[in-house]
Amino acid sequence: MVSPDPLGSRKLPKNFLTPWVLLVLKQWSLHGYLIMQQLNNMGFAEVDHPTLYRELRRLEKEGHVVSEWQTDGSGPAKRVYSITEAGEQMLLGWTEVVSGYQRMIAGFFDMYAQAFGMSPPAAGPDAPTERDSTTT
Amino acid sequence: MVSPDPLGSRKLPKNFLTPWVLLVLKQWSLHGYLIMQQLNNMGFAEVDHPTLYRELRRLEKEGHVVSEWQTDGSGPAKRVYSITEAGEQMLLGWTEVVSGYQRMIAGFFDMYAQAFGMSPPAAGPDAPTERDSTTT
DNA sequence: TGGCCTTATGTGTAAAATGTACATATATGG
DNA sequence: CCATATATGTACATTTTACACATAAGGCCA
Repeated sequence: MVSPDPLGSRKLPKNFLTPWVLLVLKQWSLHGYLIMQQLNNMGFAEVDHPTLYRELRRLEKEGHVVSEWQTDGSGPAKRVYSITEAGEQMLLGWTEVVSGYQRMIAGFFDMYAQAFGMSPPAAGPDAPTERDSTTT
Repeated sequence: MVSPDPLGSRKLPKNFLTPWVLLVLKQWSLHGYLIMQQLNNMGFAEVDHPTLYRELRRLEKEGHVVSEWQTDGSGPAKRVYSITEAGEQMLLGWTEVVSGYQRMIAGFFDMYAQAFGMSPPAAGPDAPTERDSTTT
């Protein structure tokens, strides 16, 4: 059994939110509170709202999204965000980056399978010291 | 055509290095310079060495790796790192986390396929505003 | 009406992580 | 002797995040 939290609160990578936010806004125009709920549905368990709201304002400052206040509904006023042309271009760029993450993760699991039971690969670095060497 | 760098130098997520470092050290005992080369082989194109060396010293401070100086070879002295039992436990925990990343990325591409050409999903947030509404 | 909860958006500030520039030392080759 | 590759490190500024706190509207209920 793995101990409950072996990572010491260093879990979520950073700069990981932006492509998901852009993708959500590619599909719907939403305000921050609903964006956060949607992100939770997509696996972001603990997005704290200041981080999300600041990210949204940064994206707007960069011109990748725009917002307008929606006051007609019930409850407090909502700032509804929509993606811009520039934001859709950015989403395309991020998609390539996320694809790179995907390849890196696939490589991780390939190496993981090798490390746990299979022979070391021939294409390792220059003559690395094998850890399971029996020549003590 | 996507512009050369639409992301504005905000590409690599943070906290992304640790599981790869642990996995490399699970397989070989290496010094930092070779670890960096191995990471480059695995798709980490731009790991700068201060970040890696700091990460290694942090892991050692945490007890997840140990190091010893190797002075017998040629060239400058090398600090060779090896993973510890605690480090292998941490690697197991990180593996679950990376698996979570993998799921999130798979969800990203699922949604990406939906956003680019297919109907919006029924399981979206509470009555979101559709972006392609024709009721202008 | 007064209090409490949910929704909804924000600020302030400290901590964490990274990137750039700089510094140091060994060996090899010209 | 100087340049280069190897190898490790420090110093500092920037970026990014996390935590605590603040504000406001509306619904519910006693």
